[in-house]
Amino acid sequence: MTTPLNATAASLLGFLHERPMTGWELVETADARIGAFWSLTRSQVYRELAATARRGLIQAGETGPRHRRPYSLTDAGRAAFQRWAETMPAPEQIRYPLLLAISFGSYIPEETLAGFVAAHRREHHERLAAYERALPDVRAHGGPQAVAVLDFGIRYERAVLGWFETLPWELARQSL
Amino acid sequence: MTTPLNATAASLLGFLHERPMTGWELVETADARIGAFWSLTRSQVYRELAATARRGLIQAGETGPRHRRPYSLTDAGRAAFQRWAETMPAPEQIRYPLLLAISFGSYIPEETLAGFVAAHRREHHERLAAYERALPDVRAHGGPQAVAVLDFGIRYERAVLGWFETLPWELARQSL
DNA sequence: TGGTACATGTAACATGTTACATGATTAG
DNA sequence: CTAATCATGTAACATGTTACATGTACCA
Repeated sequence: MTTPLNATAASLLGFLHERPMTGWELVETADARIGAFWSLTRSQVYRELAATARRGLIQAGETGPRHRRPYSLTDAGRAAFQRWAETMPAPEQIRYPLLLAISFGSYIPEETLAGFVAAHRREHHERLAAYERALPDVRAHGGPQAVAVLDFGIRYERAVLGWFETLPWELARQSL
Repeated sequence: MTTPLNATAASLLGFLHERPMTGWELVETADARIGAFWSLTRSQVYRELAATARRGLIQAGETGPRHRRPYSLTDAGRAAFQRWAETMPAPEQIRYPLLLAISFGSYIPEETLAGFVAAHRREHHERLAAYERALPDVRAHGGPQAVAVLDFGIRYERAVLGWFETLPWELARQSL
């Protein structure tokens, strides 16, 4: 029995359904399309690509200019992806160090915490704005899946910003 | 220059501000109080405890019944925690495999995806209910920090549930 | 000709997961 | 007396991060 794909490898195979891509392109694509909820680093991609090729799920094409090495999906890769697609996705994992800081807030100076909150709030504000700017284009050129996923991001950011609003002023004095 | 604490070690030191605790108690406490946004496993806790003790940030007390080995914070540990508390928390990380499945939804059967969505929706529904049940008690006996953090969870779960509501039935099998 | 973006990869390390191994105490 | 819960730990492995090393092609 072949070991099942991990989600990271599956995401690479997912993108390769569209067309053969190089490691570089996969990093860019993944960052743009799933980076908000499934990040991967360059190192990881090249390592996973090598491992996945060794398993015969993808195969490298000819090296092009600038050492471009496009990988394409094999039939075995398509089948492995399908097996991944049949298994219930694990629950989401959230790691939010700011919430850790707030949890231990009684041991942290108020102004320090307020500064953290202010910085994070700004960041989320920007992310929401970026998502909203992207929406028309995704609606026009992306599939319903891309729209749904972007909508998740927008709702998430709005929820977080709404939460920031309600933080007791001792926790969040500075404004936007 | 001593290497700075990682957030996991910091969380253990955070709890040890309250009272000395054993690894077991730390796992339980962390799971209950920060588990929703900062999970840690038993293995990690025992390993981190050993490493943190080696650095002199905590120290083991006498082994009690059932091999209980309570750790308490040292002055160095308190100082290390304070240094951690001064550094800007990193942005949150979200890993949501369901969104991955939806992203690649055009290669996944509609009923399969619908099943995933239904299961996850149920799960989030339960989590929201649990958080809401916990709220009165936290308001009564927890600090404003605990309330803020629980409120984050509630708002997050509501946002996710709201998003589930808007997912189109046809969510799958459009392009390809 | 010099800087920037493209492009691939490795090494070392840090963090997180799963399985295994062992035993003590308590409640029924 | 026996099952559940409490309790600690290690080993092996998987995943994720950071720093390093190398070189190409384009364009201003």
